[in-house]
Amino acid sequence: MGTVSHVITGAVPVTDGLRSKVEAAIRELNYHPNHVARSLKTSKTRTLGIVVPDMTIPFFPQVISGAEAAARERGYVVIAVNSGDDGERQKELLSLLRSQRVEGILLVVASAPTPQTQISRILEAGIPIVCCDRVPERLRVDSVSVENREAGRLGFQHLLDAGYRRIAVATGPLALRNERQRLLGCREAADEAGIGLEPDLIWEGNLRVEDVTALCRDHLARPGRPEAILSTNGPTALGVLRAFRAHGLSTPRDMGFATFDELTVDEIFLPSITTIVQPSYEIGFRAAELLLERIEGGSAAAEPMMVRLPAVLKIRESSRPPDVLAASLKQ
Amino acid sequence: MGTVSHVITGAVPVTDGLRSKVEAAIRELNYHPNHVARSLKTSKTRTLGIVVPDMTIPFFPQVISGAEAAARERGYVVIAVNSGDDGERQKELLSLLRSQRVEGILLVVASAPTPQTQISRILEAGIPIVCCDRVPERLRVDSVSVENREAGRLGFQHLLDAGYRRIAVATGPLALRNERQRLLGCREAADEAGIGLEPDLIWEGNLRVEDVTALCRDHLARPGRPEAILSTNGPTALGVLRAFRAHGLSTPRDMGFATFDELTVDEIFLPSITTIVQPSYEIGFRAAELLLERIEGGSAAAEPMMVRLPAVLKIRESSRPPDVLAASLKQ
DNA sequence: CTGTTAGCGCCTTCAA
DNA sequence: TTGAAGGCGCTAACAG
Repeated sequence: MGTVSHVITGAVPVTDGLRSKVEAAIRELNYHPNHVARSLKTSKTRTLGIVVPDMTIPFFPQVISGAEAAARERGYVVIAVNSGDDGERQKELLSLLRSQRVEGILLVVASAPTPQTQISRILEAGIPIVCCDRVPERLRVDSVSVENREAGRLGFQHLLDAGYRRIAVATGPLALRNERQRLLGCREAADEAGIGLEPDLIWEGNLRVEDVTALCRDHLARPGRPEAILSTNGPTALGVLRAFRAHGLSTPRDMGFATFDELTVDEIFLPSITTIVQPSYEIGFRAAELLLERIEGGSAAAEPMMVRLPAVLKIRESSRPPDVLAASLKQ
Repeated sequence: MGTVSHVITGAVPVTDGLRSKVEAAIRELNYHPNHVARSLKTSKTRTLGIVVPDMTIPFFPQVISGAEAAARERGYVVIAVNSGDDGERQKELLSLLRSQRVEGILLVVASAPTPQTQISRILEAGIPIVCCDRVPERLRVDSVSVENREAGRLGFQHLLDAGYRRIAVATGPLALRNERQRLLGCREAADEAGIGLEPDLIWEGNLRVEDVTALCRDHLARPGRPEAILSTNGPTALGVLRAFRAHGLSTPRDMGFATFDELTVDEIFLPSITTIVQPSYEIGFRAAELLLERIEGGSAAAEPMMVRLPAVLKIRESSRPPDVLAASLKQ
């Protein structure tokens, strides 16, 4: 009966009497409209896909939550999947999402370089993509991320201002543009301060806490320890802190420290940790909004939007100026 | 052409020549089979839904990851959604998932009591549900969770063994059976030790870190501070630790401490925190396996399965025996 | 082994 | 304002 459809979609007026009769029947029969059939007919699934490398890294659930909120406002659902930061798996998932007929995709690319065609083919098929957080190189695609270079500079400058001079940067894989940009910001700040950034103060790791721990233990065992360390992401921060622990070092007593990304416990950590906070929720929110605009506005055209949000520096104890520290120790 | 279908599904044999021709065409046209149409025809979506209260609580992404892994092994996808721990929203989401024709649902119920009918109606409609982590009362439904009472007892007993006597339990909302069970375990251990668990040592909070912080600050400001605190979940632990900080207390120097759930930083936290670790990934994995069994085995019948996994105690510094501590201070 | 065909449940004309 | 009918893309059953 077409009338039922009219009642449900509300697109065509129906008499009150009939409507309430239909509604009663719906409750009675415990009826749930079949979105599958509807989608087949309308070719609208009102579903967005989001692919993230690893949902157990706290940054990503926040992005997802933001995207979910924006999607919900417009009646869309988000389906979240993990690529495990693996290029092959990512390819499968994108294909899967296409098959599921999601109307748009939020993508945090895997660390392994994503072939351009993988993304551009989807775009050509008319499915909009917005890249979040990690923006692939040399590809005209909408993106939302933090202002990475500025954020790197902000963090490094803060350590400089606190009085540290020999500052190491513990970074994630430099295959990621994000990480390179952050490092670039650090370098700029270092150059401006006239101290430069020596190669042996750039500690490049991956995103596995264990590996980073080992890496930093090595570095810390060598002569010429830095006075402070800036970590450019959350997992790396955990690695650095574990390495501190392994060496019996504590921050800021023995070494200054600051990091990108909240560790969920920064405030209670003793001493609390200075953090460059990315607006993760908002990245997801804005990205989904942009995606929905592309979907509903049908504006696949135009220039790609490149939204860049500022990071915020939360100064806590781990970056306390070393001289202040020394003074307070003397007391 | 039906033959294309044969090639894709592999259900009907096709000559090699034809097959490769079809495959070539698929690549050529950048063709992606429409799962929506397939689902409509077969009434199989190969999709599971999972509803969690809040994906930004680290416990849940781990459960989701486990479920995803199990699902993937059998060619299913998981779509994850947040209820915000809100009963109304949960109802909407369940309805949504039904409309999406997921083949089964993993559910972590919201704190507000979930009406039995909400769940039983779905079951009656032939859509299996497995409850994870939080098991609703008085409802015959499959469930996978940790052995809560045992885990509570384990933690409390550990603090007793360490030599603490006056031990407070900081719990989540006792409306959750989980929390009651954990508390019950604590009480049993306390009773066996002949000290009982006084009402003023039961600090019932909610799952919002800020609120718990305030609650614990209050309690800690009163006379008769406990010698140790056991927290029964992750967010609560953060609240307790913040309250410690607010009072300038440190653990275990001033007070012993142990908690359910890893805080992602337990090992690096100084001092490191004794934790009752739930097998979160495995909870998700086992739950999805069970769900898939129900789906594929069609065994909606039979008794509900109640899988209970053991928690593991990771003893770290925050629960160091007070006398050992005192001794080491004297040195 | 291959090609044809009839729906899956819904929404959208279109005619009544 | 209401009801009837066609077809979305696919698969399963069947005929060739």
